[in-house]
Amino acid sequence: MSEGHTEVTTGAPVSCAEECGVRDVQDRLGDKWTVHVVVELAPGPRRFRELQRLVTGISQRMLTLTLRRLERDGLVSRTVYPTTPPQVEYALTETGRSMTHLISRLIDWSLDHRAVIARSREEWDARTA
Amino acid sequence: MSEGHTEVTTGAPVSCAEECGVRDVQDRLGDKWTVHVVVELAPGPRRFRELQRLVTGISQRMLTLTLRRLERDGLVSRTVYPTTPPQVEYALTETGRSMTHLISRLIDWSLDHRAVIARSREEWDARTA
DNA sequence: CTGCATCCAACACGATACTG
DNA sequence: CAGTATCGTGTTGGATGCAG
Repeated sequence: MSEGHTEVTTGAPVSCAEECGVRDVQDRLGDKWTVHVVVELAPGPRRFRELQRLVTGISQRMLTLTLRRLERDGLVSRTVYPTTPPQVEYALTETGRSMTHLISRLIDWSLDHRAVIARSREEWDARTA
Repeated sequence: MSEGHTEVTTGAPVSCAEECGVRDVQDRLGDKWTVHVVVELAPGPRRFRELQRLVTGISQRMLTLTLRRLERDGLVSRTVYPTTPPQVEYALTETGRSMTHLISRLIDWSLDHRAVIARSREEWDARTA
């Protein structure tokens, strides 16, 4: 926790970004599937197979890994019902639900700027081609 | 835009997350340095060397790559002053500044939950060790 | 000072096969 | 159904050297 700066002059208050734990969140939000899984868990608890069907394209392996990481971070709870065949239910925890708000912002910003960004990329690519 | 769901019941409105462009933002926010660079650019324009000093640990290569990507997306502008030695100034564009708000949310959430998450990880690691 | 090119290690992810 | 184990691959990022 180096002292450094604590705010910026752009209207958006930004605290220390060096090693204050932002990386932790980035590691979750940055990977390929976490956001999608959380979105599918937002409406309510889901079973493993259910999730795999909802999150298009995810492999069994990656679904397992993603859920384990979320579980480890306390964002998702895992409940096993000792039936036959086994049945496991995943649900967002309190902390996990608070993340859906963040993800909403993320998606909103995406939607708001995707056109401008796409256009900028095209122009840049044309200019440098 | 597959039909699917359009909102969740958790209070946080989440639109389609499958392939509606969230990935684009994730690709920016997910990498190792973008967030840090944007934070350092938030207070005002910076030169290349300046940025490299401010963003602790970044290599010359990654700073260049990060800035190029941001430039391509129209989030950062690059101004060359034909002096000797050359001098290049980077600054956030309008769109880029709008992203600082998003990043603020990110950092806020990180700070708010880093303790709980860290604790959860320790417990999980101890439980599974 | 600014920036590109190259080599190289680490890791994320996908495909597949196998278990309780 | 709900996982685990293994292998192969692409990408990311760090180190280094060179150039305008």
